[in-house]
Amino acid sequence: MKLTTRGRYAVTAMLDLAINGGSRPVSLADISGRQEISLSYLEQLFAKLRRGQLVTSARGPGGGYRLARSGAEIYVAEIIDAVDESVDVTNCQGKGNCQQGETCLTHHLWEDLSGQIHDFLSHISLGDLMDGRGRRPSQQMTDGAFQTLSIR
Amino acid sequence: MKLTTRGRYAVTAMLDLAINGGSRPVSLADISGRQEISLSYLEQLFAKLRRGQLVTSARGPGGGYRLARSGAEIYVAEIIDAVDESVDVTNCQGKGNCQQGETCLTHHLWEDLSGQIHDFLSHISLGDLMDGRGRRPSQQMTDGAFQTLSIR
DNA sequence: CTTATTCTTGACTAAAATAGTCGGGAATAG
DNA sequence: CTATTCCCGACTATTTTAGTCAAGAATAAG
Repeated sequence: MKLTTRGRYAVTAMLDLAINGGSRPVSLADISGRQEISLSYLEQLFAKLRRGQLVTSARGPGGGYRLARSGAEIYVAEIIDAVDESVDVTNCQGKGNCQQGETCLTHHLWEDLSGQIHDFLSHISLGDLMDGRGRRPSQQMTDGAFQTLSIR
Repeated sequence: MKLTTRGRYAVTAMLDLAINGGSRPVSLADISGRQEISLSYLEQLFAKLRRGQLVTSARGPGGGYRLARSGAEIYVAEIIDAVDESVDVTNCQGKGNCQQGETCLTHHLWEDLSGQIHDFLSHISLGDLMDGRGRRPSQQMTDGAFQTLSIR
């Protein structure tokens, strides 16, 4: 998982959609105007969001995008995953050159770490953000979640 | 806060230092060999880590770098901050064009969100990683930490 | 003192990712 | 029909990341 400005753009746009989208779809031109993101760039992002089943689209006048589910059921992690896709798994894959198992060691470590952050963001929904809380109390990060975060 | 491969490089290198550095300093050439990171690139990273007071250096034969503190007192967030520095605060700063307070709204939202992740990584030390646990049980993320995560 | 080692610094380059542009389409409401 | 809006691919510019290179300063060891 990466945390970059693109993910921020996507979360921003989706939140705009959650706030401004009632029964009617919201056009990208509207989001572009409100959030000051280039229209063409939004088109690229929403192509990915649609592929990721996070939004549905309607063409023609009065058309635009809607959330595919309620905001309470769309999590920040999903949005970021949809637009940031591939976490590159650079080093020491097929190559057997991991001396003392160390190159792979730190690689796994980092994967676990980013997995924890992913879990964390998986508990924050658009609805939570609109309601003014980061996360539902019922979905709490437990110490158990950290068992896997270790050197292998 | 950004989470990129550069941060991963830095955490990897620091963990290598924590593991392989006893009483003697560890040379960048050694880390470069073990972790397969270009020496010159490591030099750039360690210049930042040194400015960030995370390592100390010793020149000459037998020289190298040491952790500035014990691994138990160096946190992942510090390492990433030291090498990834500036979080760009792009939109709607001095410009008063935040319609309905919304552009700033999502901006703050994202800042808060990355703040939470920062806090999270502030509780994981190199020592914790070496011991095979992500975080000390005593330093637990509480629900209270999420009070600030809201739309403003 | 000399030498090899290692950090220190700055400028430069290459490659990749990010952000944005452009032009042509296809669907559809009015 | 026509204007609106999504859709799609190719293209470009900018920034970031990763890596290179060269010169220099400190210092341990012979």
